[in-house]
This record gives sequence, C-alpha cells and structure tokens, in this order.
Amino acid sequence: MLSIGEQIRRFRESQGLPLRSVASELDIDQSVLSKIERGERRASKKHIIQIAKMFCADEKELLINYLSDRVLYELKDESLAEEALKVAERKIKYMIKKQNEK
Amino acid sequence: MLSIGEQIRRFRESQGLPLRSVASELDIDQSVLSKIERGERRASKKHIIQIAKMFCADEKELLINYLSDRVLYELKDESLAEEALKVAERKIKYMIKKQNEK
DNA sequence: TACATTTTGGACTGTTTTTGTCCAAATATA
DNA sequence: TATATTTGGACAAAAACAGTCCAAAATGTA
Repeated sequence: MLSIGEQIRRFRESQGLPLRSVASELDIDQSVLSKIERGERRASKKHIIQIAKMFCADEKELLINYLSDRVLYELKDESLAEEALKVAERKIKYMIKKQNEK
Repeated sequence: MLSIGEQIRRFRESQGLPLRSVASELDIDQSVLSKIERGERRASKKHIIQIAKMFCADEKELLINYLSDRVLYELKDESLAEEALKVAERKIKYMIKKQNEK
C-alpha cells in the first residue's frame, strides 16, 4: 500500500539513480521530484506516464495509484471521507450504467 | 441520486424561493448560486452547512453528497475513475485502521 | 576528518484555477 | 405587455499550482 510518491522513489532507488537524473528526464528540477516522492507536491499525469515508461512499470496500475492519491488529497481533512468515497462509487457506477444504456 | 446542486435546487424550489433570496443569505451573487445548482461552479463547505441549516436538512448527508461530487469532479475525465475510487477506499480504510491501532 | 554527492527546504516567479461581482440577455410568470 | 427570475459572459482578485534557483543539511566515501 504505497503512495504514488513512495512507489516512484522505490523505482528510482532500485536502479540506484539520483533524483537529478530522473528529474532531468522528466524535465523538472530535482527538488520538485524530491517533493513529489515525499508527497509534498503532486506529480502530473504526464509525469506518471513517463515514469511508467522509464521503469517499464504497468502504466495503468501507476495511474490508478496516482489518481487515488489525488482523491485522498481532496478528502484529507474530512471526517466523512470514507462515506463520501462510497457515495462517489455508487454515483459513478450509476453514471456508467446510464451511459451504457444509451 | 441527485448531485448536490440538484439537491439545493429542490430545497429552494420546494419553498418557492428565488435564487436572489437564498444567494443573499449565502452572501453570494444569484448568478453564482444558479451555476452551483446546475453544477457549473462548486459550492464551498461553508455554504453547504448554511444550506443545511436554512432548510433544516441533514448536514452530514448533505456534506457527503457535496464531497462525493468534488471527488467525481476530480475524476471527471479519467477512464480509470472507478478503479481509482476502489483503491482510494482501500487506502483510506488502511489509514483509518492504522490510526486506530496507535 | 575532509570532500563530494545527494537530498531537502525555502524564497521567488509566472500561470492557471477558483471564487466572486456586475450587468445584459433570455426565460418564465402575472 | 410588464415584471420576476434565471442564465451567460466579461471581468477582477485571490488562491493554488508548477516550476526555477540556490544554499543548507544529510549522506556516502577516500
């Protein structure tokens, strides 16, 4: 159960790469990547896709991890977060169902 | 399965109130409330709490509806939205569990 | 220890998003 | 028709975001 940042850090360290080199491939400053890895800043979708390529990781899985972190960030101070997620799931299933019926 | 905006509109119309009067209580322009009701703009948490009071509605239920809409907005263009929500739920349950263990 | 490398923190900047005002056009109602 | 209400869009201020840059702190190594 890793955050997207932790996952990125594991990828990078498993190859023994410094922030500098990965950040340069992503075309951002190393300090920003450092912050992304520690959850202090958010990655962009484009970055996630590039990272998946760089480390031959499952892009879809990474994107899901990334998106779920964004959702949790949205709910971070909310005591009703869990209930809100359940309702969001019901709503999205309903939307998709309605979509398919057309 | 109403969006928070639709729910607000129902409350308002059930009392036969014009946008103007509700908006004024919320201290926003009527055009903004019109947009909130149609999902073109987001309400703030403070507004939701005020609305619950104004219409004697269940504040918690309203907040859950409001938060779930925010989450869906975050995921609106994402094909992996449903999967991301599932993972977000797993993560939050895990976080809450860890919290309780301390 | 000393030196080099890597990582982190913070000040700063430009851009985008959000949140609101204001007013006129469109719509609905008496 | 006149009056109310609702909607759309231009605009502006404020907040959030995404990045640069550089120095301090931490880590690794001779």
